[in-house]
Amino acid sequence: MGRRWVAVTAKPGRIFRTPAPAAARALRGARLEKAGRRGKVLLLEFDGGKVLLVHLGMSGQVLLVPPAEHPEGHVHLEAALDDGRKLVFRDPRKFGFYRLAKAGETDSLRELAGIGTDPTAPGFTWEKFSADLRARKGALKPLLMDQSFFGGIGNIYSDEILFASRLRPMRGVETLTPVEAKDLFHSVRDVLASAIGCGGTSFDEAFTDVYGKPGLYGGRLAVYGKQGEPCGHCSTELKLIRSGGRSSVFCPHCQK
DNA sequence: CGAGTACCCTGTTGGC
DNA sequence: TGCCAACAGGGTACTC
Repeated sequence: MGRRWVAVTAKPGRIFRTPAPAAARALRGARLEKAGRRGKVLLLEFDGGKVLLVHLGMSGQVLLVPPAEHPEGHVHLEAALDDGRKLVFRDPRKFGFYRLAKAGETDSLRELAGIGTDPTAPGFTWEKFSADLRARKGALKPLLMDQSFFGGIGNIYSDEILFASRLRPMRGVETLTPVEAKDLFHSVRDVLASAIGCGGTSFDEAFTDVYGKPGLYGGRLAVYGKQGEPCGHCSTELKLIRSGGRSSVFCPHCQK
């Protein structure tokens, strides 16, 4: 934070939603003043009213490394900092994106339009959650992953949240009792807080913080990726279902 | 309009 | 052992 980007290179490609060369030119000499987030989108705010939007997709990574280090493969953006270090943005599968915007226009960008309440922010209250729930219908799983419902939850944590609240992925929102709804609310907060506290979930060396350190939540996953294994609570075999091209794992005994 | 599906992309994994 | 198909994932665009 507060570092100036003294040299910037951006590799043109589909992943850049604004022309890469222009973005690199605009960011050269800019000072990073604030790093924020809206849902899964990172917002890097620079002096001069420039904002860089970064979505890491599923394989995106940002690394802070010494200048002599050259992380391998699929580097899309690289910035030399005025303290001698280097920021490297990678994304092998290119499901993410980069966009350079002006500070004033971020609210009108389609990348940020309709991203719901952040479930880790103070604005995420029981009152808000229960009101939002009542306005929806359909299965819980796609709802949790719907970025307009709340921003930032993907496949891993939606499965874990549903297990923690003992609700099945395909359970209809409109069938929840008040007690179940409240359970769900607390599970959203608890699961996310504990996952963030662990530094997230790392499947391999690509899921790390900027220093290359992996997250430790993987060891605490209850259901995600564990189809066929016994449930940690009741030993029933965990089942996998597929819906809308996305997989969900749940315990047929614990989750109703 | 809602639900379902194909596509984008590439590294990893499982089956033959 | 080696090759190739299948799969994973978020978001969008499309069809039924």
